[in-house]
Amino acid sequence: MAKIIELEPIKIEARTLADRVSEQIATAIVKGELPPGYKISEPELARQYGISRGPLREAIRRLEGLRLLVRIPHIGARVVSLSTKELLEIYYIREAMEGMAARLAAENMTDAEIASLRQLIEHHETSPDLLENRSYFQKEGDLDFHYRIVQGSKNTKLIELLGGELYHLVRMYRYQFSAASNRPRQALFEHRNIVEAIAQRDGELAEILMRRHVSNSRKNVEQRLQEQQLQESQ
Amino acid sequence: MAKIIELEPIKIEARTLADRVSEQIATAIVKGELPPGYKISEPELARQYGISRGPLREAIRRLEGLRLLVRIPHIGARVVSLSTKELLEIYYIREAMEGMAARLAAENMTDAEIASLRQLIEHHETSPDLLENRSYFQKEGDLDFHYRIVQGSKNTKLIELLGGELYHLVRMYRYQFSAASNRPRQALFEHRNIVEAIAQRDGELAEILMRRHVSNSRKNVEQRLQEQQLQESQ
DNA sequence: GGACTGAACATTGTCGACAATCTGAGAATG
DNA sequence: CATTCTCAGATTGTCGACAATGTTCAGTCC
Repeated sequence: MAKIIELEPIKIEARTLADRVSEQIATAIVKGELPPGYKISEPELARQYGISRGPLREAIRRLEGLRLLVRIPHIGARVVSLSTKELLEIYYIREAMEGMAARLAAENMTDAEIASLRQLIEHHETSPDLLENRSYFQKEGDLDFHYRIVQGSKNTKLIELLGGELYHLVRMYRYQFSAASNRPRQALFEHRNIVEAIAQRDGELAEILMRRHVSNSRKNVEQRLQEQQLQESQ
Repeated sequence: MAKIIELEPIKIEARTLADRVSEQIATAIVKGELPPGYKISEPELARQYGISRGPLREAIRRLEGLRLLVRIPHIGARVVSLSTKELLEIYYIREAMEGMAARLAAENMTDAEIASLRQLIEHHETSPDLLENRSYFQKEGDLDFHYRIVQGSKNTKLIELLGGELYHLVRMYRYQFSAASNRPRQALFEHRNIVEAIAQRDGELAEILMRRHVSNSRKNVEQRLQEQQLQESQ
């Protein structure tokens, strides 16, 4: 009998300085440690991370490609600053892409994945502190749900796009405005329905429900932004 | 009365070596001059463009962010090689995003833009060599149409995503497989209908028609790929 | 003959120095 | 007093050299 060789997982450790630093900077941006509009000082950041400017500049170029930094030649790089307009624009994109993700997930998720997803929802529903203390659901639970459906689409390009730059921006916004759903019951209800549509392998319905869900989130944010503006102008 | 100052357009000329080279490499990749899977040799490319490895490496990092290159630490960068699976994945993403673009275009395009778009279609329809010699329509006319609708959405993030990395990949594929629509009449007809829906400001219909249009293209490509595979296996 | 070893070579990663450009404070000018 | 000019300081852009890692291929051993 042939002996089964357990392959070493590809050693991810062997990464270059630029790779590690670009990742660190990305998290720092998402968490707001590097606030939007912040001017990147190459010498300072290089000193801070203990590397030279070479790899740091490569990291900056990469983050520029991921649209987390905006660079102007001979002037410098700044952390992107999302206008509310752009924030809402992202919701429209998510509506389209996550809708498609839900449709594909209904076709391609395994039964085990669906079961696990159901479990996640049930966990959310029965978690005692949930409906009062909304922090977990707001911060990560919601993202977790969406992330799993995107993964379930099995469309690698879609996963890259949504899981990469777009979600960076969404998460950045959440930290930045410390704003998340103030309608957790409703959102949870919508999540449940989406999962059921997927479980029934009804891609068309799953897409419609997901689009409504994202659209509702957008309207919610839109409304809160308006209220905020009103308050500020007083 | 305050005098209106016409601002100089920001001088794009003042770009850095890395910026220019990354753009040149991007075009080279899209046009197939750097074929998929091609191993990037830093010394050779640097010599070729007459720059040192520093800026070149920055350019590589940027292209990595735009997903035109795949890099493995300590080994090197290669031009992305689209599998047919990934090609079809991109069609699903386009179906969702361009559908949304059409919906938004119906809401946001100016009358002038719509008129111009109509003119484009009419030009395609009446162009004498069109239906026989399909090259123009295949190569640029179709892209032009889609590009204008994406622009018409007025959603800058959507424009960035579709106009940037995604279209690079699509155009790359067209050069690569030298494959374009072999159903120009049908495609043109669908274009016409989409424009009319936009002209009537019927976003919902525009979205449906655009989604069908992209979906039909996908099915067409899918079928041709199958035929090609059959032929090769003989 | 085929598989392993290891040393030479080539390539990628990192660094520090220098050149080009921008910024801002203060002097000169009206 | 406001505006423009100038120049020094700081920052970004570029380069060439060196270190670290991968690759290749001749030589050796089984």
